[in-house]
Amino acid sequence: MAVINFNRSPVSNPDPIMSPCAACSVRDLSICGVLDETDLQKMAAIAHNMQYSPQDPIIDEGEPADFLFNITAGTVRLYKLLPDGRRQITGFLTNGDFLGIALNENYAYSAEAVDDVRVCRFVRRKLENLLDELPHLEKRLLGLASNELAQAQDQMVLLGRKTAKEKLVSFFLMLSRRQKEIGGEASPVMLPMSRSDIADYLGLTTETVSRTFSSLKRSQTIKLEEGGKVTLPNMEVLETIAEGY
Amino acid sequence: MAVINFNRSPVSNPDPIMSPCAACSVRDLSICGVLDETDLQKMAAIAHNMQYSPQDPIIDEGEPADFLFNITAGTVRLYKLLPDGRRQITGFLTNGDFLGIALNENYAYSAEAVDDVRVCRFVRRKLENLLDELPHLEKRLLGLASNELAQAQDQMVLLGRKTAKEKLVSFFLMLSRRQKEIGGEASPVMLPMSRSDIADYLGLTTETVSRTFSSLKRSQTIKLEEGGKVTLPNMEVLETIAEGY
DNA sequence: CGGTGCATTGATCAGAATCAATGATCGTGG
DNA sequence: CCACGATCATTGATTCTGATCAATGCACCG
Repeated sequence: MAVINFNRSPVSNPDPIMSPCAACSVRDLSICGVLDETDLQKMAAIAHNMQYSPQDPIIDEGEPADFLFNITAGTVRLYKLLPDGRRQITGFLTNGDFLGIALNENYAYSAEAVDDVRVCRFVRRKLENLLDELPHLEKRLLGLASNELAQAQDQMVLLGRKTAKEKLVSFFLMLSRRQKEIGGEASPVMLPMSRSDIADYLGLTTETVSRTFSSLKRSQTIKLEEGGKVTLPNMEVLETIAEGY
Repeated sequence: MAVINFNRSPVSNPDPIMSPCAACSVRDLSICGVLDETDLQKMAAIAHNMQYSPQDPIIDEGEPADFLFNITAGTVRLYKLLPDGRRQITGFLTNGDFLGIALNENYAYSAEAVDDVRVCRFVRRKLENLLDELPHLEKRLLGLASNELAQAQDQMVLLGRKTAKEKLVSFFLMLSRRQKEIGGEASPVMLPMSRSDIADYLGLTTETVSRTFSSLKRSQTIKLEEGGKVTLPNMEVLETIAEGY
């Protein structure tokens, strides 16, 4: 990476030469995984690296959807607000995730950095043009959208039909799976987001999240480590709880 | 891209079973709307018309995803079950809707006919082959997936953060919008599905749905007509309620 | 240190679930 | 054609999970 300023943000890197996609650490995780060297060049040509500090807005619901993003580091929360301030977090994105599949004229949701975030930003119009050239890429996007839809349905089951305990355990398992996918361990699980983020993701309040947390600790179902990490001692038990048996 | 234009078109077709795609009443609503005569032929070659009676299963979660469907008449419910029988309905599909965008090896959810349903069924493998030939079609699918994702996010807000009253009013508005899209009136809204279906879609119980229904009737917010139709006398008021102002 | 923001814990409340009964609708067969 | 049973919808009484209101604890930071 080129010189990076960690204090001021967002910071744009207008020079893609300095961050060649070929060496990108999340390339295989991301939509770029299907591209060969030539196509990568084309992607690189329309990409900008950017950074965000915790709580920085990345996109705003309702604004023209001019940019799309590949998350290369950190965690992003997607959310929608009701007029009175009630918030629903619809997902957390991490390494390799693509932000902006729902390509309408305007963004359908907002996104903020949870911790220090790096992204690869594309001008939407340019990426769309590239799609016509690279059918692989379009197929990949369709695959991603398909996965996201499946996830969204699981989340609907969680929100509509699971208890607080089931919700929280499902959440840990989701994080654990995701962590494995990006090449980490299944446990312990990192929790970069606040209790209030977790609550708004699970359709609960912070108090209920906190209480359920404590109750799971008491019953040894989970273990809270230094730095807010959570150890999952027995995946089978957790799976059973999450599915509500 | 991808703001899908649902053209108005008549929805009654005397005999879809015998009809070639060219005369298909939901063609413009469906993925087939982007195809010219030649391409339609190719679609027709891999399509089968089928019908289902109320409560008939159409696909089963976990089964190999061998078929994809275009709904040409009637209403379909998509749902997922927890092991103890709790059910979450993740969506209702009607004329022109495409069933099976989430293209994994196995179906991620089940689908049943709510009323009398007709579909155009495709062998998945064949449709996938056709996709490589018809880039228009692939784009259209991506657009559909994009729309579905946006809808799914709205549904998460509903399930996670709205009250029973807000949920029910949002549901009526969704049906009303959908009815307009397929060429009908905004009101009255048809309710082919049972209270229990509505409950499982909104993350409520039948009793709560019924009570909320009654309360909305009492306050003149809605009016219940013959045949279970619901008249929406004032859209602005309903929108306000649905968004929780 | 003291302040600020986040997390935890406690007490109470409320909205929706559950348990239970009654009412309406519809299809079937006598 | 009506009576019966079955299914679904409505309404009522009560319970309970999670929300709300409130206080305290804890960690980080100037």
